[in-house]
Amino acid sequence: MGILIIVKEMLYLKKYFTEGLIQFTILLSLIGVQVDVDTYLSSQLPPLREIILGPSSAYTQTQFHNLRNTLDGYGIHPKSVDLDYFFTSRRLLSQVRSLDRLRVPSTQLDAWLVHRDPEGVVVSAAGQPGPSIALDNGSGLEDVGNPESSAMRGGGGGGTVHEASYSPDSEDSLGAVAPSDDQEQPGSGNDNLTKEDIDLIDILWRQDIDLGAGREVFDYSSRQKESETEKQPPEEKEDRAEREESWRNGLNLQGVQACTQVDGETGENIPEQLASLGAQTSVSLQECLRLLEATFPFGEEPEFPATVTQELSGSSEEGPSTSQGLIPSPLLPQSEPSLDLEQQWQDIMAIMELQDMEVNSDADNSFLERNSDSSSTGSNHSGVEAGPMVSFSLSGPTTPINQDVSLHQASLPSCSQDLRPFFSPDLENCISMETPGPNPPTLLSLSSSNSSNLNSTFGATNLTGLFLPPPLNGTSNGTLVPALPDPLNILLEEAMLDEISLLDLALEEGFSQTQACQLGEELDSDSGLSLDSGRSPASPSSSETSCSSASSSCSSTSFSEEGAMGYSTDSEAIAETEEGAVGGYQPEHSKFCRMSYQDPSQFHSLPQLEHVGHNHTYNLPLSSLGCPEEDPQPTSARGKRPNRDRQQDAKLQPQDLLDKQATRDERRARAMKIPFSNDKIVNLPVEEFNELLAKHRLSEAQLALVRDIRRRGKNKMAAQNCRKRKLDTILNLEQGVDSLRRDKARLLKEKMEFVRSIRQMKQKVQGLYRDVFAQLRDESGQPYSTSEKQLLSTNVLH
DNA sequence: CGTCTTTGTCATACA
DNA sequence: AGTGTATGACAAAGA
Repeated sequence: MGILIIVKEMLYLKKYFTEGLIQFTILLSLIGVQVDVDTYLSSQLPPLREIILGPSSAYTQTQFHNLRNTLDGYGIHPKSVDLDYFFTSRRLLSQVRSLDRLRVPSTQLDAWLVHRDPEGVVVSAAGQPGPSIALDNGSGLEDVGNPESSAMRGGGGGGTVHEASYSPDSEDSLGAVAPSDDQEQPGSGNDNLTKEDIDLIDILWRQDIDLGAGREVFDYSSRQKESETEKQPPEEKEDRAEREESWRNGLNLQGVQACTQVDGETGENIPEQLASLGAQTSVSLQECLRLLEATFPFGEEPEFPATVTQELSGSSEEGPSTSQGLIPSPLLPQSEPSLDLEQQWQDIMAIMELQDMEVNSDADNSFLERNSDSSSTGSNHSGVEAGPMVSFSLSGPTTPINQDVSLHQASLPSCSQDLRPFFSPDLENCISMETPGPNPPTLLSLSSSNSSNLNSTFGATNLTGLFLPPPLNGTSNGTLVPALPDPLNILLEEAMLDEISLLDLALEEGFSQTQACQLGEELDSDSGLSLDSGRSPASPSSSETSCSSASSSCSSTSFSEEGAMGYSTDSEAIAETEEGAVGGYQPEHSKFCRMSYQDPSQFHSLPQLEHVGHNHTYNLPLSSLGCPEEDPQPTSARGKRPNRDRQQDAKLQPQDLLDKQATRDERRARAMKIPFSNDKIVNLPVEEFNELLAKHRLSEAQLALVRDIRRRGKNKMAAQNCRKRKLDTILNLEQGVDSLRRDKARLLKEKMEFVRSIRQMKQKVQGLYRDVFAQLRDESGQPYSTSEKQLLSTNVLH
């Protein structure tokens, strides 16, 4: 089936990933959420692959201009300057995309069976270890892959796990309890999240990993997986358990640990919850899965956010999961020491947000507290507390949960510890009353215990980090400290919000700038290169034409030369006017003229560029005068002269003034008695230029000078263009940065929204679980006790 | 007087 | 090979 295929496809991605995904998918399917694995794989695979396997290509250069385009792409080299931002953006973007696939289905629970295991083994249907919730992808995956993580509880090995396994085999087998090697019990616990969620989480985390997260995680998971598949020997189990424990301790993520059991037949470590599912349940998970699959074929693309949001909007905002996030996720980033700090931070922020949200919702929280009290094992509570007790009315048709579920054969694990956390007070109450779960089908309220289960389930997904607060997870590991204390979380969240707000501000502020820049750039978009080149030739030509005629007549006048100077002073202007060679050229406007010369319109809009708009007036005067060469004045002086000096210059002899104002080349040309203007020299096309030279019989020295003047003149323009381009580039980069920042802010907001939606979904699922459990009956038709329900829920969720 | 900016120029590489 | 362009570096002029 699809699952099998998926599994195969994803092998190279890392087993843990596959397992986790599959497990989630299955759980989701059970819940009624449609998961589109194919879409996921196709769309997300590349990125995931790259993340996991490493970037396929690294660019040595950061292509700033392409950053935006490549945001969703993967072309930027990890070491590029903007990596930080890039990855963040990309990650967020991926998240958003992933969420798109989420879809809130009409929830349907066909069958859940839990059966009390005579041996006291806890059997969980889809289990999520109440406790074990993967915090980060890597870890989550690991957890999935590693049953040991759940091993903490040592439940009896007897329980057989039934997972609706993703394994191909499982498909065919209906209720069969037979444990398959493929079963990924541990992970299954986390399946409550929709595949989308999982995807999202995975993506995010993988990106984190990409950013620097150690590969160890992956390796670890893979190793575990291998060991699992191989039916690890008991010793290995222990080893793994130890490793895992150490790992969790280090990370504090363990929050959710699945109780692992050893499969009696295979000897595999199986999460207790999962293990419990099994054999004895009247309805096997596999069967349920099959039914679900039939009902919800994979491949359909779920529409997520909108739907979910809408559906959920109606539902109560879940009970605040107690201190913690809803779901402790095994996948939490923290699990990986090497994870990128930024990602962790962001994730933490997200988590914090969730927590806050949860905190706000008080309604169902009471639950958790009660549960914690009831729980025999404090360690387990974390999960309970975390779980948001929310009752939500499922959208639309009441959630179709089969109330017929026969619990006869559900085996309840003996792990009382775990149970408590999972059962919500409500459930407990119900149980104590021994009344069949009277929960209205439509309204499903999950007990805190359920929440914990859910949490664990969700935890499997990468989202867990977002949803679950660390504290919840500590099923067996009460000692483990929640990775993020609430205060810290709050701070983090605030920081995140601040960041967002700042970003927004930046956006708005930057926006004007950016827009201005863009506008300016757009205006002179072609200016980059063409601006000067295009313009200068054209405008000069006009001047030249006018001048050329004059030049011939004026050639004798020494004055004309002055006017030729690129930066004519007032005196020059006067002189020119006197001569009439320059016509309307006004020295006073020299500055203005310089700017206008290049078509000021191109720069006016862009203040930053204004200074760039140098005008190469050096030709202008010449052309205007048309008769440069006349006097061989000393060329010592620099071409330009300040306006201040102009008045003084005006007092000077005209020639002196002209010389002072003339550019070096102009002076040289005059000195050499070049018969035409520098403007012509510089701007005439090669052919015309050659003709001009041919027309005037020039000496070698004159020819050399003319060629140098032409070369320098062109180079000057080139330099100006070059500078302008540089400036444009800088401006573009700035604009790009602003744009990226805006995108980041937007994505962060979206992320927050998605997280909320996911949380709501989770709550919904919890409600479903609770409802189902409430209706469970043992062989004698009696409702299960709270503890039993907790166990069941734990197992199932796991 | 020192610093920064602007501009021109040179040298060099490339097309 | 000649021409034009691009660009880093340098220096002069000016603010």
